[in-house]
Amino acid sequence: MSRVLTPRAEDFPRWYQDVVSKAKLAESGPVRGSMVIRPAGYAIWERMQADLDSRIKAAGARNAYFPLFIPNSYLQREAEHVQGFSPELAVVTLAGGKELEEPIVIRPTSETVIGEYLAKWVQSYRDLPLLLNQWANVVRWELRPRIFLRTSEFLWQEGHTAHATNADAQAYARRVLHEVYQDFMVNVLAMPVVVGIKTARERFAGATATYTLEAMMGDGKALQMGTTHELGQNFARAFNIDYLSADGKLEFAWTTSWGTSTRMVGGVIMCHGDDRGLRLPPALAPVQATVMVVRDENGVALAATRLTRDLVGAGVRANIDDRTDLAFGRRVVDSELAGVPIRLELGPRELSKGQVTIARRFDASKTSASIDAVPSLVASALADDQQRLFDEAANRQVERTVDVTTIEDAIDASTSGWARMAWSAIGPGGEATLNEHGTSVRCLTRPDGSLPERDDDPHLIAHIARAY
RNA sequence: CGGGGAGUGGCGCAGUGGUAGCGCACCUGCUUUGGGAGCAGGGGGUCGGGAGUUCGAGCCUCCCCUCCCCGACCA
Repeated sequence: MSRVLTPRAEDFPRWYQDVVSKAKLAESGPVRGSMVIRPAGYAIWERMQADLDSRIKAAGARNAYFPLFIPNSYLQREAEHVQGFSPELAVVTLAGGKELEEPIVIRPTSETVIGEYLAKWVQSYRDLPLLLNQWANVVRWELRPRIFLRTSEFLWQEGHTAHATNADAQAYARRVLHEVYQDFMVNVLAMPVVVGIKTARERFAGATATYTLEAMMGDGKALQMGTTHELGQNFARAFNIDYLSADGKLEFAWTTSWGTSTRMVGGVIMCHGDDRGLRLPPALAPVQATVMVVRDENGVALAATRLTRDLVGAGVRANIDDRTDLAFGRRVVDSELAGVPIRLELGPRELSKGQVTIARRFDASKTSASIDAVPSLVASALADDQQRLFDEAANRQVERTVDVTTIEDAIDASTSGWARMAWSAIGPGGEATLNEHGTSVRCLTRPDGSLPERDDDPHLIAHIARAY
């Protein structure tokens, strides 16, 4: 048997590439940094979209769509914003066979266009809060692309809201952070995240505060899974998003923005994958259980079809693999690569005893069960493995995080995991030193792990790691 | 942009001047089918591009292009 994947311990980035390729999730596009998402990968993204979308709507935001093309002048209006994004902009200067009078920027994010329209739509305090979200593609020219993690074009959701007060805006940015993002990552992706505030250096260009959710990958590096921003009145002033308050005064609104992207697909792979391939958390998996016809003899295929129907009836996302012209081992390996949580093997051997073999992707365990009991057993196994994936990731994060007191120790620790250190002992100077050594302050939290109000609160803990 | 590599079937690679090959993948047939099946047959390549040296260039020389890896930005 030839080797399917490069083992993680041998070369983690290579393993990641192998999984993406062998599981047919995606491949690179013709233009450097671009990505073709294949059906298996897109199905995962669609599941993410569906779950997040309902959470976003539950938080009161409504979907809309704004243009891909942004007038260059819009970008220029917010000084920090344009400075932060200009190195990675793609700009259209030629269209319709003519040189354009004003270049058009391909959106790297939509604060500016949306700001322009928020200004039109917000007149009165009665119009606030105005809560919008859009599902879109954005372009940020990347020097070092990595499939799903950093591509020049990626898919995401970006929320944009306007509020009457700073307190309301801050509360909303934090609400999305916890109720939408953290809840989704923990309960659907089975990924523990450190939720904190970014340092000034890492803050979004144009924001007054940036919050982040950081997850540890299988190699101990960190991945930013999502962010929310308080934009203060920066964009409101730049785009004239103002309104008449209840007492008749003209006030600038307070805005927020927040996003998660196809990067999360890469995060799931690198968080949960093992040397056999992907391990999808059941709550996310497009296919939760595959009924595998081992050999079609004595009515096995018919029994498998019935079982699949029963599973679907029991609310399990199940399908059947009756490709008996392919070797058994081939099909097993494919299913494992794809990360299907449960494989139900049904062949003449099982059928004669009225049984099914339940194989779990989580730990490769196999058990037998009677066919009638399978739907309920599968339901509980899925819930069980969802929890076990989370626990495994959480344990890794705890085991590979160390408390340190010097910059040197932090740099050392971040070669294999994360470090925690008093922010007051690092400061902007120490942060620069960390960056010079390929590592960074991912975020700041309170000592008990809770989210601080501001990045200059006293006694903050810095979470230090190498990042993707 | 600085440093280091590589361009040869779909993918991964070998090929030091003399008829372009190997593994995987693909197609056909037969035999198989409980952890990437076996045998037989078969299709597919302007060897990154251009110029040069030579009787003869995948290989040598020059120019150009592209890609990958390591550093400075980022969801």
